[in-house]
Formats: sequence, C-alpha cells, structure tokens
Amino acid sequence: MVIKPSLTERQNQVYEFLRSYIRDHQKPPTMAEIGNALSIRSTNAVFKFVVALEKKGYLTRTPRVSRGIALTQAGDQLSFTRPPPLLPIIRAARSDQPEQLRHHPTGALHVDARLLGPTDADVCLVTVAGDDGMSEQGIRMGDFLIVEETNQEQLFSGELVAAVIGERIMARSFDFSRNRLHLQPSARGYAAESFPPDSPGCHIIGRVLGVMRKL
Amino acid sequence: MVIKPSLTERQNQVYEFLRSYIRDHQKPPTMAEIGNALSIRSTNAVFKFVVALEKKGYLTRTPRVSRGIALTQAGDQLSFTRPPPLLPIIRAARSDQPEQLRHHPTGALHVDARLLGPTDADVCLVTVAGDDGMSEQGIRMGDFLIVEETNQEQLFSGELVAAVIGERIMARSFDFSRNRLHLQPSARGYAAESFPPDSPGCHIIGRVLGVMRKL
DNA sequence: CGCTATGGTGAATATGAATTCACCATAGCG
DNA sequence: CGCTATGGTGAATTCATATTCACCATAGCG
Repeated sequence: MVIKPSLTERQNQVYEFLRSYIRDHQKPPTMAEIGNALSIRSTNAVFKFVVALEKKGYLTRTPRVSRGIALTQAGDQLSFTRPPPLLPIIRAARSDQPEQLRHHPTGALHVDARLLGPTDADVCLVTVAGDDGMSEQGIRMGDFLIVEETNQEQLFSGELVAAVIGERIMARSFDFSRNRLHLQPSARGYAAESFPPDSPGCHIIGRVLGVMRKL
Repeated sequence: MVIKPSLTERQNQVYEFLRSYIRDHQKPPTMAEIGNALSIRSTNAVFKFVVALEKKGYLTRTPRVSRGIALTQAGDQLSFTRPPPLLPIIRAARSDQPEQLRHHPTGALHVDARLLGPTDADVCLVTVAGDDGMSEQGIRMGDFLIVEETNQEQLFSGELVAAVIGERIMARSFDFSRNRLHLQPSARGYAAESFPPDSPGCHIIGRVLGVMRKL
C-alpha cells in the first residue's frame, strides 16, 4: 500500500481504514470503531490521529457531530462515494445546426468523475462513426469519446477535439492558425481539413477528455 | 415527484430527503436533521417515519447507532437507475502469486454496467503499464482495461485477454493449441510468448471486455 | 541530557442522538 | 359513533460519541 506524502505509517493505516469503512458502510466510522479496527484502546489516541489527518488536509471534521469525518478531495473520495454523472450520448447532426446536437441524445452512460477531471463545462459522449483516421491515437470505430463542450476560443493547438464535419462526428487534432481552423487526423492517408472561422461545414463540439470502448 | 408504491406523501418526502442528504453529505442524517428539513419539531415523529419506512423495506436501521439509517437496494431500484458497479483497480503482482492480485486494489472506478455486458464473473480494472505492443488494438499506455475474471477453460482462441507475465500485466490475444498457451501482441516487433499450461511465469486474469482512457 | 514528535492508556465529561412516554388532531371506514 | 392509521408536539430517558485531562513510553535530535 502506498503511503501518502507526509503521512506516517500509522496515520496512513487510519486513513486507509477510513476509506474502506466509508466504502463499505456508506458512512464514516466513530472514533471507537476506528480504534477497534486498529487495536487502539483509547479513543483519545484515535482522536489525535483524526486531528492530525485533518491538519494535513486528508479529511475535514464537523466538531462534536457523530461520524463527523469527511475525506477530502485530496484524499480521493470522489471516485467511490458520489454517484458518477450520467452523460448523454449525442448523435451526429448537421454541422450547420449544432443546436440540434444536445436535444437528441440516443442514450446515456455513467462515467466516473475521475475520468473527467475537474471541469465546469457540460460533458457528453459521442460515438466514433467509422474508421476516422485516428488509429494512431488509439481511437477506433465504435469508441465513445468523452467530450467537454467548449468553444473554439478555449482550445489550444494540438489538442484532441471532437467536431461535426458535414454530418459526421470525428476526432481530430485541433489547430488554429492563419485565421483558419485546421483539423488533422493522426494517420497518413487521411486528408487534413481546413475551414474558415464559423464555417457552416464544421462545428467544434469540444475537447476530448477520454475514450471508452466496449469490445 | 413519483411516489413509490405503498408510501404516503409524507413518507415519500422523508425518503427523498434521505436520498438527497446521503448524496450530499456522504452519510445518513440524524433524526433531528430530518425533522429540521421537513419542519417536524419532534424527533419522535421522525422516528416513527423511519420505522415505517423500515417496515416497508425502504431502509434498514442499526438500532441505537447514530446515523444508523441505510437505504436498501429495493428502494433504490424503484426510484432511480442503479448506481454503476465500482470496480477495483488491481495492480501488478507476481504471476506465481495470483491470489495477491485482488487483495491490494490501488483504487476503484465506477463503470457503467452497459460497458460490461451480462456477466456473473467478477470484473476488475487493470492499468496498462507500458507500450505493450497492442497499439493495433487501440490499447495504449495508461489505459484501463475492463477485465472479466475467467479461468483459461472459458476462453476462446483469438479473444483479447489480460495476463500477468512475470511481474507485468499486459493485454494479449489468447490462443491455446498444441497443449500450450500462446499470447500474442498485435504489433510487429513484439514477440509472441508461449507457455505450458499452469506455468508459474504466466497467469491469465481474464477476458478484456472494454477499455477506458483518460487523456 | 533535555526537547519534541509520535503513539499510547484510562477515565472523566459534555454533548449528540436514538428511543420511549404521554398526549393530541384529523380523516377514512365499517 | 367508535376504531384505526397517519402525522404531530414536547419532554424525559438512556445510550453513543466526541472531546478533554492526566500521564506514560519510545525514538530522533541538537
């Protein structure tokens, strides 16, 4: 078991116990329960561990409240406690009618928040329709792309983006230069495409945060 | 708001409050907190609601334990889609000690049941440690593989499997012929490996059901 | 050596919280 | 009408839990 930075062996044990207890019971343990698990007879010793972990930022307490312990983000609780968001799967639409995209989801999948990372934007899933020339990026036909919906101004050159080109959704490497939008596939044999800003033939959905595939 | 079978309006309100409180606080509320939210001044009234909900199977209590309420699966299924399973992320272990694998998860991620498909076996996640020669399959370094834990007899030739070879976990195409186990990478330049059955140098974790990647 | 951090025991204390008791109001029903 | 289920008040009681106090042992360090 990896010991977290600045935690002693024993503090780490307490921390790991908190994680497993919360996962199993859907609520934090009491001081006595912690002590019981780690063979500490005095709740005082446990209390001091909890305070130490709080000081180091691994948890927060609500004083004088039973089971008042909550693990912090730093301590990595999001993934196993909060139910993961349900992301809509959007289907292709014509690039000159991008508003249509969000209104006709074909389904939805739960995606763990840790695959999303910190983002305030809406996130959706798009399916890769065909072999779209991104095999070098490990993207294949049928994959789901996790897409953070951003507008063009928030993107950096070289980022992987999902875009509607014509009536197809594809993944492309993004580049904006010489006042034109360049969308490049990763594989040879596929043509890069280039559009003027606000071209009706091309609509950027957003940044690709991840990929999911069912075999 | 849809009222669940056999719940009164008020009982339903209590139940919905429990759900939202647990979602927001990662722990169940106290009687007083419930009463507070629903403008019930007497904890006794709240207590009677909780007992009623317990009797109807919407929750279970741990008597005389603070925050001893736990919502049941039954109540969950009626009210919202089941939270996706939380799969442990297992780390490399030596192939001659495969039992060790499950006992030291390094974390866990929620994975939508639709990516898993129908399976009764245990499913876990493994991380792809390095470029392991499966780029033709769209598998890259750092990817999570969704692995259905199966033993060798249940596998078919040509299936993609995850295996512990030496101390590394890798994805390989599975083939059993001439009384030997053949594990082939997809890319040229990587050697296929071949083992006798039950070789201590190789342990099959199971069939790869899917892939997840965070960029 | 004295000083400090860590990890502990055991008991006392105060507050949090579940549970019980007594009693009330309203609505539906045979 | 009397009966029962539901929903409620307020206070008392008892157990659970957090927090504090006093004191101890060990190891590393200047």
